[in-house]
Amino acid sequence: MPELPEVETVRRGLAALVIGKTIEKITVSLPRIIRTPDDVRQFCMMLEGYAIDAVERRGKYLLLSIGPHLLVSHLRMEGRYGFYHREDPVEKHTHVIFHFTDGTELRYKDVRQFGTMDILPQGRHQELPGLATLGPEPLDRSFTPEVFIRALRARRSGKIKALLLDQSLVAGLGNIYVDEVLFQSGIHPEASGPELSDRQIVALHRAIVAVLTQSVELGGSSVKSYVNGYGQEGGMQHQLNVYGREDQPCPNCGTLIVKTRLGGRGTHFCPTCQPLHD
DNA sequence: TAATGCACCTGTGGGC
DNA sequence: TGCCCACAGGTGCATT
Repeated sequence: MPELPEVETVRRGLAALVIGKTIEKITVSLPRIIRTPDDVRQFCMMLEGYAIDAVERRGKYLLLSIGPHLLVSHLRMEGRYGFYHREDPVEKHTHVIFHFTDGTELRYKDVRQFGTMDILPQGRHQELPGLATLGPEPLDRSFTPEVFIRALRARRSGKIKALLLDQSLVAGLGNIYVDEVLFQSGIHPEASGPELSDRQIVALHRAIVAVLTQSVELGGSSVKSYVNGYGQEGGMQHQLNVYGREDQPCPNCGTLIVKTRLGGRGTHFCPTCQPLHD
């Protein structure tokens, strides 16, 4: 499940592999992936003949600068990019292929078909609703404890787990890393976000930056199907303290990790290290 | 206005 | 062995 570290790892891989390559042709075998423009033929025509100039990231979105256009790609649950040569067999669940003029190909695979691609004019990414409302980048210098305290206090209510999953509060966190940062900061997932103390929010801020930084350095977590542009797994899954560790001892105190459902999401925490009330 | 529930999807694993 | 069902979860939309 690609979250910020996984998308950043994909971005770095793609930047090294496809920048400067010219798109000769695009094959779309699952039109549902293409959201805008409506017409898949138009999508292809808008990008064919142009080179990929840059690969950037905002939250969990990949932003590819292609001529006058910005291709916005969201991997959702299991989307992945792979770099191939023309003669390589096309694997199952490959939905979009960017054929380059040098015989190489960038292929988009997505078993669950949840991923999306949108084309926007360069510099007008605010026209895509999900992108326009993103909160601050957690690994940017501008994301300070003070900024985070203000943003959290501005919410009138809400459990902290749900708030951290809200991309307009802070961009890039998903279910796995939310569970991890709450564990690291000793906060119960059902605690009220706006009612956290300054000390708790500062601890949470520190945990968000630390966990995401470590995960980016390790190439993300391969909890299910995630691999980077080279087909390699990340290393962060070996560092997870609570996610996927139901009924296993907490690394801090030995209490068994509990799994519940919160807001429809599997939620893992240590009931001793993360008490609901101090 | 905010919280909640559901749909979108397919592979996997457990139970029978 | 095969079938059925629950589950996994990011996002957008509908409902409460």
